[in-house]
Amino acid sequence: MTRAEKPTSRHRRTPVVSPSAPRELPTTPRGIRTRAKLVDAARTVFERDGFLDARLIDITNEAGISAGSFYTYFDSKEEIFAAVLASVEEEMLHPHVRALTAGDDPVELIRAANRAYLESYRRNAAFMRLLLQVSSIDEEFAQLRRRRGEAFAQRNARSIQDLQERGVAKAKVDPYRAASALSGMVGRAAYAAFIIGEEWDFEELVETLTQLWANSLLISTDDAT
Amino acid sequence: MTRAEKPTSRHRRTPVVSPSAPRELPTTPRGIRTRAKLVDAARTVFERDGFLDARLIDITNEAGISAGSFYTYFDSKEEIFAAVLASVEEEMLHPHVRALTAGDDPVELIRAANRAYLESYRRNAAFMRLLLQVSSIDEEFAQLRRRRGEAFAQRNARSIQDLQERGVAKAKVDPYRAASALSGMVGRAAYAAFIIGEEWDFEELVETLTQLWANSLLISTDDAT
Amino acid sequence: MTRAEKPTSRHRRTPVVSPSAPRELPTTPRGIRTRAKLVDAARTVFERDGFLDARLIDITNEAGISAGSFYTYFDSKEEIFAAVLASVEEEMLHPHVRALTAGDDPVELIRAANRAYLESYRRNAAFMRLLLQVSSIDEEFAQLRRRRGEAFAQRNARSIQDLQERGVAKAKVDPYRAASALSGMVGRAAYAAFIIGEEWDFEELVETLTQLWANSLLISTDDAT
Amino acid sequence: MTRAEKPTSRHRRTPVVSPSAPRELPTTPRGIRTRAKLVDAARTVFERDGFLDARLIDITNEAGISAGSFYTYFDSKEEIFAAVLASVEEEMLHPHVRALTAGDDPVELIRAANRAYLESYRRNAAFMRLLLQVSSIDEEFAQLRRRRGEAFAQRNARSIQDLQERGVAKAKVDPYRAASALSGMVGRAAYAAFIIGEEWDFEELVETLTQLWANSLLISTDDAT
DNA sequence: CATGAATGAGTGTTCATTCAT
DNA sequence: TATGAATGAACACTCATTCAT
Repeated sequence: MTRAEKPTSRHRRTPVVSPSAPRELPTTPRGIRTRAKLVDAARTVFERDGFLDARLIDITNEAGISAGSFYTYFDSKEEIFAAVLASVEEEMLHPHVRALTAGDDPVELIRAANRAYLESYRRNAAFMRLLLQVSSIDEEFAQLRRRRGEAFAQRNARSIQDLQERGVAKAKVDPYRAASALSGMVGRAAYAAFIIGEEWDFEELVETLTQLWANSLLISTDDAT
Repeated sequence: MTRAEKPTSRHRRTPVVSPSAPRELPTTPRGIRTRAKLVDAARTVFERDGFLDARLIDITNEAGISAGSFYTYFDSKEEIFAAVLASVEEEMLHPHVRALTAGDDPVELIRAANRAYLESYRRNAAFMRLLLQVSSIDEEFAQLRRRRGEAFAQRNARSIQDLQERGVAKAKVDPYRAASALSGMVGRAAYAAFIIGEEWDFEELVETLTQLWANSLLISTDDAT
Repeated sequence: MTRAEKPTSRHRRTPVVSPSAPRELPTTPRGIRTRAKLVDAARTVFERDGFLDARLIDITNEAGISAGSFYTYFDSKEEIFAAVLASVEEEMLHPHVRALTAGDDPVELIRAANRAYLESYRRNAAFMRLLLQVSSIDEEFAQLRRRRGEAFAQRNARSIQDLQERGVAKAKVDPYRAASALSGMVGRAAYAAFIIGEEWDFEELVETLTQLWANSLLISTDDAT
Repeated sequence: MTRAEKPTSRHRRTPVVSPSAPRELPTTPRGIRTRAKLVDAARTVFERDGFLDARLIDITNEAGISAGSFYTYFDSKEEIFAAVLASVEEEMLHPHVRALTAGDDPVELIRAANRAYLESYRRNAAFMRLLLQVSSIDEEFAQLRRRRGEAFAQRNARSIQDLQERGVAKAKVDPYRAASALSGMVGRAAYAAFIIGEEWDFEELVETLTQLWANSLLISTDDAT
């Protein structure tokens, strides 16, 4: 069911930043089912209307349950958004961590990582836009995003350090700093391509980012120029 | 003179993505003064409270005028935000376009550009955070941001193409694509450093980005590694 | 950036029923001119937008004068409406009181009176609608309308009485009561035809009303059936 | 319950001339009860204060419910007025269509019809004044009124035609036109007597209108003069 | 007399949240 | 657990009216 008119004014109540005590999950099968319906509905509505324009009643309608029942499972819009976030993360991580086929070719490794990231971003573009919006609105989620970005950069930093130590990457940059900047480059490019709508051919996007990434670390390969 | 529009329907309306016909500026000295007070106050309040939490009455209080007077100059929060944006742009562009002192050294040019960008971002971090928030909320401002980003990338693209043609940059990347990605890298890094609060030493930030940028284009310099 | 149309709401002030002390007219030529411009503009705007939707600023804009100047001449919307009413009455009465050409034929007299009334109504339909609206809103004008109707009925009553005394009208009705009812019939028919938009051929309207009027008084004429 | 203070100004929203899709009625007993309370309260307040001066909060106070609950049942003042109108119509039509006792006497039939109409009007004078006001303000209700008037005239037209065909009414007028005009006469007289406050004895009103009506159709009766 | 910026009282409307059933 | 009617705080917005220039 689509809403007839979107409200224009975005009033927002500063969330009473409770230290997010995650509420215990329901135990009865019926309760589990209802909660799941709510989370699914919330994702649908959030992605369609944005966090601000989504009303709780839209979510309960979409879920096919009554308005009051919402509070049996969640205390606020923020809380159900966190639940959506958790469920999306499972989905984003689980099935697509296919073994990167590359052997030892470092550029191929970078390419595979970039492609995996970009594919995942593209697949979940609606949610990524939403996450961005919520992060710009809610400090709690912004911090979450920051921590996640740091963890990601940490992983990439190890990879870069490894290439440097093996003499494959000759650039004398701090591996953590470089990882942070390059990861940001890829993230921003994904944002530009899949959310802002800049025109990019997907393969060209992968190649450009991979080449810039490899070059910036001065990885010597015959074909990398 | 006929009344412009006959209201035909009620309820709140989705904001029109109209060709934003900016309302004519006031002509009398008093009007000019009041409008300026409003724009200043709006920037203060927006930066302090965020776009969403800012109430018009906060703005008019800050400006020291009555609530109703707001509508003499603006029709909505979005409209006064646009005015703030315009005034910030003047401020951001005008006084800081210092002649880049670098001579011919391409790396030095890149460094100077990055430094100028980052300094401006840091100086206006509160506003940049605000702009980001508004862009994630209001499609119109998102488009504005996109167009601006493209213009910026366009400029950088010409610079890259020049370096490629002169044989200074050896990377065989599409100059527009590379410019877009690298500009995004710098922008995202600024966001991480000045808004998200990632810990960066300013000079290290400039150096890291400059080096990655130069390397990625395979600009040969003795010290660029 | 501009919001779509806002619902227009109007204020209506319960008129502080001052016994309409008519303010003295301006004396300077300039003042006389300005006042006249205002009255003209008010009629235009009132007829176009209705009394309620007409804003004082619409009237002053239409007149090409500033908002504040309104109060040099009038104290309220009601007061300027009264001025419009007065000016319309002059116009309605003056030029069209053509000598009724009929000789002694009573039916012809009735027909001429009805035709004159209906023509005047048709010519001023927009204003009549307005007057009706204002009467339904403002008790003071409703009373005005009542008094005027009674005066009109009084005149017709004398005419009916005359016909009865001369034996031309045989109906034994109270002349004042009959005049009131029959005048009402003509007024209501004019309303239906020229305001509500019932389809009537003008001549047929005149004839129908005249015949019903004459018959109802049992005026014997050869052709009146 | 009386309002403590007369507000000085009110808001009015230009109504949507929409195909008035009536919102579905509540299903639960509680909902039905609350809606009925609102409609009753609205009638009370509208008749007391007029449509324009009635504030939604006056209605909800009168109904003894909270301001927000209004919107569970209606979207606007116009919409609840339509509901009041519907409920009044039921009341006006249902219980008072007493079998007209007259036998064959055509004048007696006309008298009975007029009396029924006038009694109903007098009984609901407050509401009729209100309906008139709303019609002069809201085009949608004006159209409604027009359609209703035409239906009424249609019925009377058949009656007149019947009298003409039977040779009882000798006037050679178009039955529909005559019905329209004569119905208007009665309606206007009711307005004058019960709303404007013209002094009429009720029986005299019935008799005058009946006699004029009968005469105008040239219905021959011994006592009709 | 004219100007037009400034004022501020006043109400409709939304929607998260509660609670009786 | 589920329901959905009821609540009420909160804010934007209008425009008649004033008044300093």
